[in-house]
Amino acid sequence: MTALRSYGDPCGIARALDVIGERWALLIVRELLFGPKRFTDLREALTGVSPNVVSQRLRELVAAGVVGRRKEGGRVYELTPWGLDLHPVLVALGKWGARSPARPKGRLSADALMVALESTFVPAQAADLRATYELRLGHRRFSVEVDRGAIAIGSGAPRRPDAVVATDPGTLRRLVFGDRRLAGAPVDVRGDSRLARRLFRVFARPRPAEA
Amino acid sequence: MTALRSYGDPCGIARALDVIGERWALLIVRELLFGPKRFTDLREALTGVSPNVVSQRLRELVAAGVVGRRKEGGRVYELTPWGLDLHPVLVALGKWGARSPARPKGRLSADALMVALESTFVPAQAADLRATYELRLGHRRFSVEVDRGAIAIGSGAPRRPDAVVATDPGTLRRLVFGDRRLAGAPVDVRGDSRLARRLFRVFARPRPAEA
DNA sequence: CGGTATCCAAGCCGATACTG
DNA sequence: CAGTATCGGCTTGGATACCG
Repeated sequence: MTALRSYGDPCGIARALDVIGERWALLIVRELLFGPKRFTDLREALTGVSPNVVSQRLRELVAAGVVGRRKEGGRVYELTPWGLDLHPVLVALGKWGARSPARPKGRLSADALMVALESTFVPAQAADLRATYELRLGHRRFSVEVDRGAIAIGSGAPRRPDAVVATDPGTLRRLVFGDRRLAGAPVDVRGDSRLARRLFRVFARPRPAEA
Repeated sequence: MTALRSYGDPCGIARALDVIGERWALLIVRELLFGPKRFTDLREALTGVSPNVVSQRLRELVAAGVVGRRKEGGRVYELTPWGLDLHPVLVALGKWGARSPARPKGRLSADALMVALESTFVPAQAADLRATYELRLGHRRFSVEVDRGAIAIGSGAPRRPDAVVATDPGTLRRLVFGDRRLAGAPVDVRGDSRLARRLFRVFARPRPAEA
């Protein structure tokens, strides 16, 4: 029952930080960007966080109007419209952070990877591409629509994907940001595999800012 | 000599937070957006922060490559190119935070106000406006250039401003976001006062997200 | 001016245990 | 499944005092 501490600063940035500046808060928001999740899903996506802390952050975010709770076969948490407006902010922040010289090793959550794709999408590299993809990462399904310079990622499988890529976040990450060879990778590609390979090239590998 | 704690998450957002997620860090960046500052300037702009914390944050930000230190008649801190790339992120975050239902009362720093202007600028409301302003807030000088749908704010006075507005941050804030009457306000307007008044109308008053 | 030293309180981590 | 309760240990933040 902690009263959340405020900067007491009327600036918009400070007020934003009053709401989403506490530790783990923004990562919880990240995990909710593409759809509702349960408490347990959040816990396992955010490795190393105590249930205690998740619980408190959720309470604060709900109180602030960023997150809502619903009952849908158990409780689920989801972003409010205002919370959803953090999406572009997180994409921009992720784009900036991807250039950090520090590179922690660890697992990437499926949702974090999706934000990373949005952050690194290069419109010019997709100027002549128009395709719909289904990404399967574990039990999660995402739709990725590339439409000549624009990208839209949503949760849930698209109706008629041109290609389906099934793998795990780590492998997809490598295929997009690292070594792009498909051979031998634990990936299952169906549909138009040329288009699938094309997808891996519309994202830029972030270049670290020089120290 | 604290090793900064990391989320240990390779996601760009988490890596960004590793660098600028600690308390006060982003507000220090905000204060440096429009130019270098001294330790003491930072202390007084950020009301309620201990010198202790400013010192530690600066050390961390310097170590991370966000801030640089120079000697220029005393030490000054300034954003590195990478740090400067946080500018659009902060503008977006400020835009979001300005809609928070919570409204702390307190003083607005001059730099915070400048970011607020950028955050709330409405291109459509300036479609037919082209003017250069000088804003004087205490001893600080800023240039504001509005060029038909675009705004650019810089520190330091412009060469040939169309209008000069001298006041304090609180008053300017009211003139822009609140009651726009000039009468009786502690403001000194010189040059084209019609253009000056016009400036107050190219920004939107943020509407709070419904709780 | 530009910080460091010290101390205290609060918060987070991590584990574990427990409940509706 | 979805959390709350509690506890120890440690880390941070906040306040004040102080020093080159």
